[in-house]
Amino acid sequence: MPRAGLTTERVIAEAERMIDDGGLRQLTLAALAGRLGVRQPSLYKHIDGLGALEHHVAIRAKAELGDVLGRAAIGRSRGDAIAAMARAYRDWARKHPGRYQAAQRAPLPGDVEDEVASHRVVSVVAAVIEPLGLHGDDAIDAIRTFRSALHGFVSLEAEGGFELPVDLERSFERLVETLTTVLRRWSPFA
Amino acid sequence: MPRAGLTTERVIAEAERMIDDGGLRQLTLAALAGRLGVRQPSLYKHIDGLGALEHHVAIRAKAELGDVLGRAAIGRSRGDAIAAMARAYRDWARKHPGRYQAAQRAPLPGDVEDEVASHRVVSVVAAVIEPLGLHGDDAIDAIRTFRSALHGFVSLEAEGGFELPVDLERSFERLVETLTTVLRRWSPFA
DNA sequence: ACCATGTGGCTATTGCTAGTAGCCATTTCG
DNA sequence: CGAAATGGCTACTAGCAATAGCCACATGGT
Repeated sequence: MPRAGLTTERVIAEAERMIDDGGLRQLTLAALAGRLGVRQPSLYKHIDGLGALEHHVAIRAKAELGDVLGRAAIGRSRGDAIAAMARAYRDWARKHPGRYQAAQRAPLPGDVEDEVASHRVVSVVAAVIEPLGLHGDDAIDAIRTFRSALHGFVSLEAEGGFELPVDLERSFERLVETLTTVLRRWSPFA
Repeated sequence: MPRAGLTTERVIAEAERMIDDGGLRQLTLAALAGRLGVRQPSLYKHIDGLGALEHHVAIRAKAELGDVLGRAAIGRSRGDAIAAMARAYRDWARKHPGRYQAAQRAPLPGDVEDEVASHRVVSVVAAVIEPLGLHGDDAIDAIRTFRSALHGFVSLEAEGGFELPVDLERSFERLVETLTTVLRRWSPFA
C-alpha cells in the first residue's frame, strides 16, 4: 500500500481550492479526502477535524489578505493608496470567495494567532489612513467606514445581491472615488 | 395521542426565533422539532425539508425588512429619510441577526416570490434616493453604495468583526452622516 | 349518531456526515 | 538491521436529513 504523501500543508491547500470554487458550505472531510485520493479518517493524521481545518484556512486567508493590501499600498500615498487598496481588496475577494468568506469569522478571545492575523488587515488600513491626519476615534470611524463599504460591496457582489450584473465595475469605481473623497475630507466629529 | 396542533406558520415562526438567538447555522430540523414538542419527521407534514424552510424564512425576512425600511421613511424626506432608513436597517438586523443572515441569499432565477421580496428592499431605497434628483445609472450607483455601506457595517458588527465593541454607536452615526452627505451631493459620473 | 375520508402525528429505516479506536505496512532512524 | 514512529486503512458510533408506511385523531356527510 503506497503512501499518499499528504502533509498538513497539502490538506489545507486543497481545502482552499475546494471552497474557492464551490463555497465554504460544501467543504466536507469526505469530499476533501476524495480529492486527495485518501479515506476520510486519514485526514485526522494531519488536521484536527473540520473545525480546526476551517480555522487554519481562516487564519491563512486573513494573513494573505493583509499581505495583499499592504503590497497594494506600497509606493502610493493618500488617495492613491486608498484606491489601490480598495481595488486589491475586491480583487482578492473575487479570486478567493471561499477563503474570503472563511476569513469573516472573528477570532475567539485568547486565540492569539487569529487575533494577530485579523489585526493585520485593520492595521494596514490604519497605516494608509493615518497620513491623512486622522487619529484616535476619528481614525477608528474612518477605518470602520472604509471596511464597511468594501466588505458590503464585496459580499453583496459575491452573494449575487446586486440585481443586475451589469455595470458592477462602474459602481465599484464610483464607490472607490466616493471613499477616497470622503476619507480625504474626514473631519473631527462634534 | 393528542395532536400538537402545528401549522406551517408556527413551524416557520419557531425557526425564526431559533436562528435569531443562535445563528442560522444551528437551525436543524431535529432541534426545531424538539422545541415544538414533536418528532423530526412530523415537520415534513408542514414544510418540505430544511432547504424549503430556510427559503421561507428568507422570503419573510426580506419582506419584513422592506416593510420596516418603508415605514421608517414615511413622513420624512431627503437626508432625514435616508438617515432614518439607515438606522431602521441596522436596528432590524441587530434584533433579528439570524433572519438578516437568512435574507442574504439571492433568489434563484425564476423564483418570482423571492425576486419580488428581494426587489422590495431595493425599491424602497430607490424611492428615497430618487427625490435627490438621481436617475438611471447614477441612482443605481448611489443605491449600491448605500446598501454596501449598511450591509457591510451591520454584518461586520454581527460577526464581531470590529475589534473594539466600544463606540459602535458613534461610528455608525458617523457613517450615516457621511452617507447622507455623500448621497445629497451625488453627481453624474464622467 | 356513525361511518368514511383526510390528515397529523408516529416508528423504522436509509444514507451521508464527523469523529474515534485500533490495526498494520511503510518509513525512518539509532 | 532492528525498533520505533508514522501514515495510511477498516470498522464503528452518533447525529443529521429525508422517505416509507402505519395508525389514531379529527372532520364532514348522510
